[in-house]
Amino acid sequence: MKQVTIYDIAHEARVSVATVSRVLNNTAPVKLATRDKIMELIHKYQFQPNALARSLSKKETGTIGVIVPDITNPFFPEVFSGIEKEARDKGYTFLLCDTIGSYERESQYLNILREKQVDGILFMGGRINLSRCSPELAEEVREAASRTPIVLINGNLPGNSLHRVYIDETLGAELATRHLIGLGHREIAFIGGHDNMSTTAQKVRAFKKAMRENGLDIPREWVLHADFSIESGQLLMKRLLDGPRRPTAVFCVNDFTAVGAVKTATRAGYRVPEDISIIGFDDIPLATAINPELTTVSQKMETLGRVSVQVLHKLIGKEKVKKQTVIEPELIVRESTSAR
Amino acid sequence: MKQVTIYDIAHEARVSVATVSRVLNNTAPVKLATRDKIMELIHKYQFQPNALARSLSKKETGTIGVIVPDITNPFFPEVFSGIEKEARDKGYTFLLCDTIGSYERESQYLNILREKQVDGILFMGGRINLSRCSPELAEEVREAASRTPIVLINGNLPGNSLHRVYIDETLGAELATRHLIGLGHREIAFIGGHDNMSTTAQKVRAFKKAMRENGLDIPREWVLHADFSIESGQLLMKRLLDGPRRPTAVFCVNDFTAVGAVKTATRAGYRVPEDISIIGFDDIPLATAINPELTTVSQKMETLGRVSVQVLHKLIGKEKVKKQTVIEPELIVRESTSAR
DNA sequence: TTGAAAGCGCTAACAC
DNA sequence: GTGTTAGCGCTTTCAA
Repeated sequence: MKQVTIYDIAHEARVSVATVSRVLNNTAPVKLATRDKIMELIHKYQFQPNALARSLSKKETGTIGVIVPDITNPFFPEVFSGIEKEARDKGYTFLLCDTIGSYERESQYLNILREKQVDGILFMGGRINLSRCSPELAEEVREAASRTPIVLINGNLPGNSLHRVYIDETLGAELATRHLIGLGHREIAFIGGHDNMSTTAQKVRAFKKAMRENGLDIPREWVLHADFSIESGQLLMKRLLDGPRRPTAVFCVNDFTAVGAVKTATRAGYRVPEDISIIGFDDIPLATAINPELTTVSQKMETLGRVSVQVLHKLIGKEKVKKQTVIEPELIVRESTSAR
Repeated sequence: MKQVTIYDIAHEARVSVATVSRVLNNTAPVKLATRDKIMELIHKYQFQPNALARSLSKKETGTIGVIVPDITNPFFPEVFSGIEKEARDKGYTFLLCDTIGSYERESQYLNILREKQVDGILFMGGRINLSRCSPELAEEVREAASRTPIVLINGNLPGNSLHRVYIDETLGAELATRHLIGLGHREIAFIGGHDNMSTTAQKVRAFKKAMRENGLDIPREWVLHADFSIESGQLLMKRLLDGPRRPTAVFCVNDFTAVGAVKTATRAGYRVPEDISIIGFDDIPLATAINPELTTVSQKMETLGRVSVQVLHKLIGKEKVKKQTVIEPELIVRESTSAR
């Protein structure tokens, strides 16, 4: 079935393609009679304009590239959902690029998105979460940003030159720590994450600071890293429980780790929170799925997604936007923490 | 910064655009010297061809539309991950369309994907999961499929005319039911799902059949529906526990429901599986996150995604493919079920 | 209000 | 091996 084009419509309506284009986009007044005629044919042939041709000529595609490190991690679908909700009415669609945490893939996708002429890019994960990103990797993104608008979500690059919207993780970590301290805990551990990633480093720094401000000490062996997985939470919690001294509360780098920690603690015969309090970070849906429900710090993923789109949209429209947009995290007290 | 085009390269290399195009796609031999010269310029200007122009002319975009009902439901990211893995080397990228369960959105996206000239569509959720899909909705998809290749994932439409790949849910439900019966359970309930959705109906049918074959009876009030959420699992489990008779095992329509059921049962003071066995369906990551780990039936989401891409890819290449591809589910025994 | 025609950037006959 | 040129399907001046 041959694709019907604007020419076919124009021909049959005995007008020029320009006129058809005008009714398609109502970009100029068209006499009612001819407009009706054209509309009729459009319906008759179920005509739909070829977006490629249109984009080629208009130099805008109405599509946004979304780069994520792992769509399987519930954090990202939540953000994506916010993105979707905010951007749909603005007429955008999304090229979803899962880099599975590979910097090389990130580079590839940056190129592909450029070739596909996306109007903008939302970048999450990977290199922008590194404490010290290599100059080459950073430059690559900056270069890309010089051609197409990019906003970094929950990340940054040396030089601070790019637009970004992020959660104040320092504040979040303070909230969490103070919550535990307020509950009477004095022996608090921190587990999970990679210490070469900024998200981990920031939390640890804020955690230590809050502890220090309250005159509390943290033994070296109570700050344990691995990664961000459930397994990592299990592993690290086990190490904590096997140690000579046992903390009364544990601050986990994210909810995954916290879930693992709860699992291990429970299985080892400890009651959460009676014997040990556990707090997570993110507030993914999983947090309320388990028993006990997780006390955590909400990253407001949906808001994060929405705001990112707002910023990107302005960037695309060449409006002025401030480089940084900070979103306030929120402490969500549920069942996995209690008074000492 | 003006976009550099194939013309700019050709001009500076003192060759024609055709030659540049040839080295870009190596679609014909080019003298080494001139090829080198061109390559040099390509690097010098960081030239990347405009995919819109290319697609417009070649009539293929290398992009696949993926329609999902809710990316926030872990089932779909898992499938998407499989899709990604399989399709990346084939050179595809993905337009992810979240319909948030609205048929209208499905229609809109079908149109958008057509306008954007995607090479193919992977359709999940919504209307294709209905027991009785309205003729209009079905026709719309069929119509779309007549223009661009579509494969339905885990769903169907009246007429069976479209290509689809799906899990054998009947077999899955049999596996689950037999597992419980084999454990000595005779009083088994089924909870969750919508009874106007084929995925629910199929499971219930297979469940009843397996029970009957073993001479087991199912009281009317032990087949309870609501939806597919955790909350629904909680609600329905509560109803079960509040009833005059209590089943010793519960077959849940999916893992979400099962997680809710476990939560409610545990909180009501019952031990899972000692007091009551609970089995889920899907095997999403959440299944191993909770305590006890969920016995379930794996939908092999990654395989589902991969195979769907294989089928779609062949369709796109105009190869013959059989209309139906069935994937065998697998019983995953973990901790939430035990002998009566 | 409408039409003619020049792009948009690339591919692919076809000719040399 | 390489160049010319006619598309691909739509938008957008510029004239009328």
